[in-house]
Amino acid sequence: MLDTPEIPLATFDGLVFGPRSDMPIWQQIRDHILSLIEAGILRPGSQLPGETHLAASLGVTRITLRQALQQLQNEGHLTARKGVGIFVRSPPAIFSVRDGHPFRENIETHSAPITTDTRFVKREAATAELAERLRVGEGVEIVHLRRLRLLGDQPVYVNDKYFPAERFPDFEALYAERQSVTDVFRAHGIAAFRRVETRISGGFSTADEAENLRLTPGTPVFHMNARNEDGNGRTIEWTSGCWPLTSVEFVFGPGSR
Amino acid sequence: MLDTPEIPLATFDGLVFGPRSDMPIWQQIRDHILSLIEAGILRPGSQLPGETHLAASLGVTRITLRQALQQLQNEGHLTARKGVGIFVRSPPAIFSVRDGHPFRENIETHSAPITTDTRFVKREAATAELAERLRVGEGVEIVHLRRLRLLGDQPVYVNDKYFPAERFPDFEALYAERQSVTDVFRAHGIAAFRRVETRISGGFSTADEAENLRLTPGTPVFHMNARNEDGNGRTIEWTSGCWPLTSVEFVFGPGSR
DNA sequence: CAGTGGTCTAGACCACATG
DNA sequence: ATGTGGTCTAGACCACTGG
Repeated sequence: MLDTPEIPLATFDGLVFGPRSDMPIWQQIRDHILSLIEAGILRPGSQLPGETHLAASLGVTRITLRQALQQLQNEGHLTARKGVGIFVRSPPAIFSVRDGHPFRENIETHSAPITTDTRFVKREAATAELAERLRVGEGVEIVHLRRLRLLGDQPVYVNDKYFPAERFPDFEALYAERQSVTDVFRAHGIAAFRRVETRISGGFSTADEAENLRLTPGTPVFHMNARNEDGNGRTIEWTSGCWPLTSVEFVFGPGSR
Repeated sequence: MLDTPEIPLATFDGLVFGPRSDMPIWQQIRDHILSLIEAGILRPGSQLPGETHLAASLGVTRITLRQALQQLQNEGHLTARKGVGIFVRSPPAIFSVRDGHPFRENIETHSAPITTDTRFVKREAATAELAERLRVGEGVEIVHLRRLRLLGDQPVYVNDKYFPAERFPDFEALYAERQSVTDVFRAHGIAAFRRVETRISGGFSTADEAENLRLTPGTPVFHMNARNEDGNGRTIEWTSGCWPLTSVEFVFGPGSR
């Protein structure tokens, strides 16, 4: 962790948990912590006090506190890392992803810059499922690219792209140069291509996805995948991505195509 | 509840929870219950034994059991009703909702018939937000229609539609006759219309949504909304719907429009 | 090694829905 | 009045991470 200021316990004082103020205690705690995040007192990346200390300070059991923390993790505001601590995540804005638009045009409101982190480019043999997606034979060589999109230093989108290696012999070198898939297409003689089908579904983050997005495993997420064809109707890309449920809104429509 | 056979405790026997068989006990319990659901032993609509009995039968604490039940509720397999019991929900199939297609064509796989339940049609004054959605003045009269889609007897989609009342003076009578919004449009001289923009986002179910969909409040859900225009570019409908996260997949693309 | 979050126990009281 | 799920307590041990 590069920047993990620990937040003093006193930050959480000033709460009166009337045992029956008509709302469960854990929910009052959730609301209080959330308000601290939204007020900017708990900044993204900072570390909360340990659960034991925090529970004692709030005058509740650890289990009660954990119920509040759990919900905040599901909502994408906190991330727990075993053996390390609990950190504020809180992407402060909501993405609007418009289908058919470049990623950079998709951010409607944001308070931090968007950056891209290329995790790896490698070659693999196509699994049965992937072979079907790309319309190639099983075991055929494919290029596998993984990228991460960050809002400030908070990852909000992890994306795996697959390409038939045969079509893109120079993928690595070209991508390294410009960091742009569109440019790699162009350099290989593909001027026009289109997104054929986009599927959006919901699920719960795997350990892998959670690690990439810095979420607690099991947090609800969006899954999106799509296929791109060249001008001749041949599949040149299969893409598959994952967002925290509360960080994105998808927009489709005639105006966006 | 019309049909809530209680499931005998013995159904849940046959488990050996080695305290350290490398997976948390609550997760083993979750997997076991899920497998009973998927095997058809726990049928949709049936009621589980009380938490106290079930916990004792499984040889764990109620809290441990509840952790398993909670996850199954988030996943949409179970519904808890306070003071009543826990019921199997489990829509056995996943919807594919293709934008621009009638709802009935959207079901790819299903083991039960799709039905529609019209909850109400009423007239209201437009709130500020709704007025903006429908491009009318605040306080203008609108028609509000709520429908529920069921797979078998399991609700999988709740949908609120709003129409400018001025355009549809005979809405109630016409809708009562055919139960079709398209027919109401047609009867009012609107032959062609189109969906202008579709937005999909994620969230956690409110008490209202949870009641309609028979979910536990707080369960993650999809929210979808869209606007329909007539041939002259005037807004004739604003629609807003809610699905359990795990019961639907959205499909967009040139082929579906 | 010390500190963290993850898991689990054995109780208890409450609000709620139903008969 | 009974049984349900919802909440909460006061402990405990574990696996993991990092210095």
